[in-house]
Amino acid sequence: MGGVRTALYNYLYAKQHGGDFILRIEDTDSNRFVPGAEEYIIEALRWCGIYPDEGVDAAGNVVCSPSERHPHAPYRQSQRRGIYRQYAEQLVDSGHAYYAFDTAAELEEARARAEAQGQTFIYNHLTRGDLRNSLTLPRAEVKRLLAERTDWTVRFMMPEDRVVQMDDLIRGHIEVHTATLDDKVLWKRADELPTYHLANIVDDHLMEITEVIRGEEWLPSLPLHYLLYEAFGWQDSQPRFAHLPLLLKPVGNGKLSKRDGDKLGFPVFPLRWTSPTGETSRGYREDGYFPEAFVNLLAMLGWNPGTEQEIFSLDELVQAFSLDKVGKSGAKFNPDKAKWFNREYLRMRSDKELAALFLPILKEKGVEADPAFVQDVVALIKERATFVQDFWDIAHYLFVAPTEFVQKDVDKFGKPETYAAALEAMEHSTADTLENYVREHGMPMGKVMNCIRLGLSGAASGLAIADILRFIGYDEGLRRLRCLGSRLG
RNA sequence: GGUGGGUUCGUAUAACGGCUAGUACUCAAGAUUUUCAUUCUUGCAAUAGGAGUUCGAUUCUCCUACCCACUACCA
Repeated sequence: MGGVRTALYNYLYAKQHGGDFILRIEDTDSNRFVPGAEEYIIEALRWCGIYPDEGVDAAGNVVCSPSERHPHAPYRQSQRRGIYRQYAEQLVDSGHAYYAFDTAAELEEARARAEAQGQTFIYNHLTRGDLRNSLTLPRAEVKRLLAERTDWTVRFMMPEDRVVQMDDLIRGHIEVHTATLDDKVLWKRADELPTYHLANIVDDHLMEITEVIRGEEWLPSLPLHYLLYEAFGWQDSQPRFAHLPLLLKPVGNGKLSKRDGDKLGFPVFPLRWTSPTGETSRGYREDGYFPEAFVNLLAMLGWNPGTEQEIFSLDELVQAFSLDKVGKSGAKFNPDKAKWFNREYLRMRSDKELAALFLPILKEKGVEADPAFVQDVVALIKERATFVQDFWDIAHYLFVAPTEFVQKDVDKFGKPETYAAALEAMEHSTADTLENYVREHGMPMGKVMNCIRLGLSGAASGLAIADILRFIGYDEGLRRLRCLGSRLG
């Protein structure tokens, strides 16, 4: 959900300003590659109606060769490997970065040592002079290690004493002192890939990105990114940044996680997701949400139009969206409100559309129904439903006779004298005269009618009896009531 | 621990430094409905705490508290 919202805000911003929305796959961590994840992202965006202008075409294919429509291809960072090394080396040459030869084990040891003394190990201006890197080793040794070993990295040389002045489109001016920052790894020889920081800056520059709208978790690395633009001499074309508030779990504190969804009964994925280990997580699509409702509720999580309008189409969102109406604090997700959005969208759908969606469900239940009949049913029940899937629960007895009767209702309305009155009323009336008959013969209206409803639908609560009879026919109604009678003995 | 960010009803949010702090969801009550749901009406409910600036602070400044993120050869 969080990822989709970020993509949505980027899309809205881009479209509003006549820009392009580019989908770039940031897969620079070979250890964390998840098969199917990329296809999933593309499909999820497509379901939401978000089509990238670049990166992938409308069919979801990732374009790998530069073309007029995809001038910045390829769009997978794993396929841009060759691009990054020169930029990393450029930073070393200009004195903004250095080669580091410390092994993972050595660094771990350093961390453990520091922790034993109640301190935190940080690779920075205080420690880099004591570690194995191109700043401390003789030039010849560096040359040898570079050639012989395959596990070195390029680290950014964080300035010791500077205050980085930054501006965020949502949060305003921010200042950070560089002494509190560390020498981040920019490039890894082991897999010939950059880390996010380098890849992001280089690609945003190459792809002519003008605005970066991302999650708040990136705010702490914004100083590094500013410094990288500066080191490359790209300050003039540096994009503007906006850091979005996080999506929080509905109860308690902390980020929204899929665990919360499972526990509280709502999806946290746009589409059903099956992880490589076989775990599946439910999705909004499969739960029956309309994509328009999903997009709408996501848009309202952290942003507001400044008016009291709550229902927005994607096009309306493009018009109305504004970064300065995006809030600064984390937004707790409210599952009830999510359902409300879907209810609103369900009501906006025409009876014909809803009938078309209900028909396959009926078929699954073994019911072959006339589309016109189904459409009439939908017209009657749509106000009672949140999802199309609810239709069957609400109106199954308009299609098939009940086989079960709610025991609690049978106890309450299935007494012999009540049933006798109900049967008499049905036998001596028509759909139009039933109510009058009950009244004129002094029968207890509530009891008798509920007994009839119990016979017709299997429960004492539900649709109006007149409506049920209109759909199933009076004779069928009488038959069902007698069927209930035989059950009662 | 350090750095950064944040804090208005339970939740999402509104309010040029100025009406009785508004709206939606949830919840409760009532009306309608022979039942349930819908619908309508009404109601409950908030500026984290403390200083300061000001005629006046939800709004600006500082302090405290709490929450979150980051602190990886992850993004």
